[in-house]
Amino acid sequence: MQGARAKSVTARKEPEAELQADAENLYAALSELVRVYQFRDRDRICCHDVSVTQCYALEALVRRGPSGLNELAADLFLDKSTASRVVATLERKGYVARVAHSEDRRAVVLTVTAAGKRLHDRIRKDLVSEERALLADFEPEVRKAAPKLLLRLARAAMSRTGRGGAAVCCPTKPE
Amino acid sequence: MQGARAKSVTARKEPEAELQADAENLYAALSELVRVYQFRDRDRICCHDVSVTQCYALEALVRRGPSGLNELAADLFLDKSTASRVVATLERKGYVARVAHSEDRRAVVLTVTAAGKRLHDRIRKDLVSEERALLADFEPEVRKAAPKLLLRLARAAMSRTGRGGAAVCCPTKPE
DNA sequence: TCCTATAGTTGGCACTGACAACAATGCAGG
DNA sequence: CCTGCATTGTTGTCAGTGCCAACTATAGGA
Repeated sequence: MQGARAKSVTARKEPEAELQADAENLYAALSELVRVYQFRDRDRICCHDVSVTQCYALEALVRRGPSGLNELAADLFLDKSTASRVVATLERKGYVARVAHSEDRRAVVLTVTAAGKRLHDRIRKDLVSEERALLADFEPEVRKAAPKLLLRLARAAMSRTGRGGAAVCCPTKPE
Repeated sequence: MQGARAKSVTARKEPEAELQADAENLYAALSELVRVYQFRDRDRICCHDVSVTQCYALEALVRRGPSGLNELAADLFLDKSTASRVVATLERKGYVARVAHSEDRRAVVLTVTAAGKRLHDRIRKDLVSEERALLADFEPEVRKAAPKLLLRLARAAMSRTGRGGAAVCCPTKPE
């Protein structure tokens, strides 16, 4: 599966080298994309009274429905303390409500308020229309295929890095 | 461009509605992908002694060669003050050098040190091998096509949101 | 020379994100 | 019942991000 490098056959394209080249291209493209979108998000979300992280949290709560803090933190790949503070800010701004859990008195139940839902919808509409304008230049087949591919990449990455692999850090020794 | 919703013809698929659906799918997929990759980056870069932003800056300097601070800031879509501080940290850690510009005494020239280059290569190798493992499950055509598509999306987004469009904020009124 | 533009730095603020310590419960076992 | 351990969230602390605004120093033109 992973041997055969070194001398190499050189004549025909070796699948190994091909895969490596593809991986490098993918790396470059993904870096670019993520960086551009991070910026775009900062830019387009901030002016709606919430930060990017806050918006992610809001989106997650809308998507998930009422949730506990730990669930939310896991969904966002954040430490629970960070999640707690993000929620605190959203609560202060009136977009999320924290109510005590009826059975487990340790737990809280996070819900999106009406204002929160409105904000979420507004931001979503905004970003979707952005994509829409962008897609207008794309061929219909590509427009259809793009989301599938992106999701597949995201899923693959998630199952490797995310909860799946577990052991996360330092495949290469740090200095 | 944006009318015709409500009653709609229903019979044949209208291109407008199709485009809208595609845009929504793309939005969802991109959100997911960006979120997962942000997390993965936090996770895989942090253990190399630099933060994600610092790593982006290092990568940009390697890519660009010696640059001024404003150039770097623009490349990273950051305010120059932020860039200045990021560079300060990288300098403290010994990965970047700030030297005075020979002709313009206001300017600095940022260069990557040998240690910085080594760190960059190590991180890059790490992330590329991550992509590689991930790509192993993909069909060869998809592996080839993915980077092209991602880059195209990134470019499109950049030219709209980025320097191109300029006017950035609030297409929808804030609350 | 004086005025304006440009390159960077610094102060200040709010927020992010991680880790550690902690309070308040829940949930057994004895 | 009571003790010990696990779990849910919150808070303290620290480093870093990111923006705006103010500032210094220099460049460059009128």
